[in-house]
Amino acid sequence: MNEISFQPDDSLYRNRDSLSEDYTPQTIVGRDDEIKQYHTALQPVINGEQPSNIFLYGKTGVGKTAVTNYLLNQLADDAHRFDLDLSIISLNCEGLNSSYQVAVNLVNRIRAPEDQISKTGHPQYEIYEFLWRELDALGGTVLLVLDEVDNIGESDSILYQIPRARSNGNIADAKVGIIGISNDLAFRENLSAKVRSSLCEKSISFPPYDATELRSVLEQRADVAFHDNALSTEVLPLCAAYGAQDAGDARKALDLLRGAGDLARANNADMVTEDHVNQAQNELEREELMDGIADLADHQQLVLYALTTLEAEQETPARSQAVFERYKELCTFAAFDARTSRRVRDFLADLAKLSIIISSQRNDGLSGGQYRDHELDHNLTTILNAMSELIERVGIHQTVRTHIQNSDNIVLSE
DNA sequence: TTTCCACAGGAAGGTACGGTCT
DNA sequence: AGACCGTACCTTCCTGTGGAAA
Repeated sequence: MNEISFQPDDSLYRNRDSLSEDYTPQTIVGRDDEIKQYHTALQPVINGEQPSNIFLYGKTGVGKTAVTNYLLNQLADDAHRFDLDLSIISLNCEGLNSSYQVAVNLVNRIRAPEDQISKTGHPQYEIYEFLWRELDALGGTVLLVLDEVDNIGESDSILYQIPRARSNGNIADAKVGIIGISNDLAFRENLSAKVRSSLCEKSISFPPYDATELRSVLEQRADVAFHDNALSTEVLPLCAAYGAQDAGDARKALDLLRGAGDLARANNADMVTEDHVNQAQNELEREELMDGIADLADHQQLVLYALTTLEAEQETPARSQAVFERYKELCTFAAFDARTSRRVRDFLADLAKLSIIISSQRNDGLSGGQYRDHELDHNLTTILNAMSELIERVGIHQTVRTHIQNSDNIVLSE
């Protein structure tokens, strides 16, 4: 008979949620300069003047979003206190790769759920018309917070249109300011000249946290999250070290700490230890890879599969050409239409960008010329597991068959 | 110093798709 | 129904490139 029941377990955690990404702490640690600049840049808002456009630059997990939430909460409170009409519209631009899509999403964000517009079909100018109308209807001061705005890439016309909307007579009642948040430090340089001149932005750059700052951040959160003495002494420094390795990424460090806490809880440990952190680190890395691979389209996975079979034969590092040949074989085998070699080179570049494979440029000069070498950046078994769905569909290639048979932790079925 | 290999990867254009508007 | 819209995904074509060999 199964006897299973749930019971609350709060032996380690006091408040686990305070380690999550969307938790805004009471105070922000280690970002004093940035907060000061940001505060100054927001001053016109509270004066009821035309707001400045503000751009934040910095790698992931360096506090851009956290500081923004913290300051804008405060700003909204104070605006209320001084009877100012302030609207804050936030939009995460992840997955939106054009100004058009950003504009559509902004309109929908402002409009009521029953009044949404579709994401395609409208001409560009019409979308902007919708947007101007919605912004004017809001009136007062409107701050548009565009998180991860670098996703729009080259198509940056919205950043040109919004600052000019008022002088072009498209908007009469609202004072609109943009707050752009970018993970890509080069984004600013890549903006078109037209955009750069009309934005007149205040830019604030967020440097990576150093190990000390990272530790203060972790300590602050851990105080809220865990009971006293729930962490052994080396846990926070170790999380901070991993985070510092990852370009001063506080979010990674916090995820890691939570992962370690969860592991300790699952094991009924009375303390989180160094081991839990290391285990959690492996676990997170693996999860990230699995998710990355699962999101790939069929042909991208086939290219990866091709490289995987080459690796199983110890034929790596392999040239793009060799990968392409094996990929074509697999396509025939699986009755897929093969893409061209040019396209496969794009796929390989994508895989390298996702850190699934390592590609390096080689040059053998007059006898060999220039080419690229590719190899897996991860354990063969892990990658095969992550691709199991595709492999089951197209069949197991003979070169990995032995490997699969010799390996007891591959979940593939024939 | 010059030559030249073998690709890398940019540019441009085609096609199909899910949508709107009249 | 048919013109039109923006975009994802491909192909075709072609110029660029770094360094070993001559």
